Amino acid sequence: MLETERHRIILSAVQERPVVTVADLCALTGVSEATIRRDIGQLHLAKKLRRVRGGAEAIAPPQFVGINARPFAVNQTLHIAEKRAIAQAAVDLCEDGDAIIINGGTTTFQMVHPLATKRMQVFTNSFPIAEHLLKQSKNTVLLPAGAIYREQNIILSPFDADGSSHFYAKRMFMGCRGLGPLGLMEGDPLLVQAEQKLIGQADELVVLADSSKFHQRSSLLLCPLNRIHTVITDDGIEDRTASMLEAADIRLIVAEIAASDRQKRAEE
Amino acid sequence: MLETERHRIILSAVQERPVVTVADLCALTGVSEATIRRDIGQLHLAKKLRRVRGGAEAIAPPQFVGINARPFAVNQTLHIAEKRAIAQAAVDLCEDGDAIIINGGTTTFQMVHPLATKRMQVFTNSFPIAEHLLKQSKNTVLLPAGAIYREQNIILSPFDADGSSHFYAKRMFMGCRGLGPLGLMEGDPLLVQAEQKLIGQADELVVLADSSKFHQRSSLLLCPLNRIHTVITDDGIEDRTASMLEAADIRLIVAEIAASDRQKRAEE
DNA sequence: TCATTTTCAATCAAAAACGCGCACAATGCA
DNA sequence: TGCATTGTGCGCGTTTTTGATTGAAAATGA
Repeated sequence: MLETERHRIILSAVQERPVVTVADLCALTGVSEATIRRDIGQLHLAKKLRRVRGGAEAIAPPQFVGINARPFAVNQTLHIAEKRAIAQAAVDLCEDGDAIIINGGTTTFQMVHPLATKRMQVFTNSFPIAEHLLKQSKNTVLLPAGAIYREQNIILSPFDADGSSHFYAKRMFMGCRGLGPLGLMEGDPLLVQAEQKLIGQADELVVLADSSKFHQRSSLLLCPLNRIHTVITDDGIEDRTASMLEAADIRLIVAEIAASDRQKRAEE
Repeated sequence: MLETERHRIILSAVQERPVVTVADLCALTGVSEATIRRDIGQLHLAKKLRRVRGGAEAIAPPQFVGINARPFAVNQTLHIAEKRAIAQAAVDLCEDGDAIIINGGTTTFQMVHPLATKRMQVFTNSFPIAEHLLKQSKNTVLLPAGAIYREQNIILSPFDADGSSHFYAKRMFMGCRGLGPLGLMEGDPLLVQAEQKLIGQADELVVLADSSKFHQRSSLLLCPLNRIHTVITDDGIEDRTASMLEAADIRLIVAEIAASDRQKRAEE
């Protein structure tokens, strides 16, 4: 058993399980405890894992920081004022009783707050959105089948056939990574899959994109512009971008940022 | 039991309820009160929870207000010691990597704590179970499609075709309203629907039923006894009931109630 | 208020985990 | 082949953790 081989096994085991004991690793590699301890020591110094008494654990256990804190804490604060205003404008399009689809994302997540007082039928592939609406509102919440992907925080079925096929809605709301002349772009292949399953289940496709999104580019083209019916953005949008959207026959809604949020935007 | 493993379980338990007692955590982890106190002290210093007299509480006061005053809460405390022991025994049947199905219910919910340190594939129609496992463990979590029913706290599709058809598991764990010579009985038609969708997706059907369930009757018969492979219960089970189960060729597992929890049972 | 019960903190002994040194085997290099 | 280097396992003393005990402190109830 080579040293690097062991290291690979140890790292693999640590990733898989929340914790591994020294004895576990002995059994797994067939070497003595002393060697395992030495290995753990090395890997600890190399910051590949955290050494704990009795064994080792993965560095930065996800449940204590990432997911649990706030959904997508990183992106959450970026352009928050714009996102909030855009989300508000999006919810303003709806009324009680409507059936809508909300695709997961940090922008669309902001819709949960204005939705708290509504009573609608909300289909979403976002676990945090579902959780929030369930706890904080009286909306009917519907989910697609699938596995919960922790990083993206969405529910996605590995099977094409599964999913949302029975749910049709008046509108589908989605965010994106970028929005350009070519169409809607997304950064994560998983998100592309999730979104493509949902597009077509609604009469109207509404894209929520703060004005910074018009300068973002990505390699994954989700759909062309003409699939989009409505874009909601903030007043940072440039005239030529607005022209481009109008040329594609897209309804453009420019959301007013709440006065109390203006300072926040300035701070960024 | 590794220290970090304990910490995980403690945090898991603290999330679920507003407060957990030292005795609760003893029962859950199988260590002494002194150790639990030390652990709580550490986690308190690390600001992972708040130490209170008699136990610990979550650091972030639960945000859910009136709405999610879960119907769970009522049943949650009933026969809690038995349920916990039974759930522990259920999880003991599993090992990392297994694919299992967990049907929603208060008994099965208790499985989340021992599951906190596992790494399995868990398919569940229970939103609270999914939520907890997502936040507190590294298990893969899979969901069926459907609407979230608030009262029962489960996800159920109004369409027969939808659902879990692609997920097969080694074992399915479920609770019930009652268990008698006729078979498995449930109290809520919605639960019957949900459970019938899942039965048959697993090699082995494991029923978690504390001994009080053997005296419950209900009008809704879910399935006959011969569909059940294993029953896990507590030592309150009567001999003639045990005989009945064995006559039906059911494996019977009697879970040991943790010593520190015995008093609780006496109180009820 | 006081007695009783419950919970907590301190202490200590046993057990487990750890680190160190050394011997030995394996490997690489001249 | 001879030699150096590295990796590995074992023994033993040290450190850490754990559970039981005991007395103090806090809560409870009359």
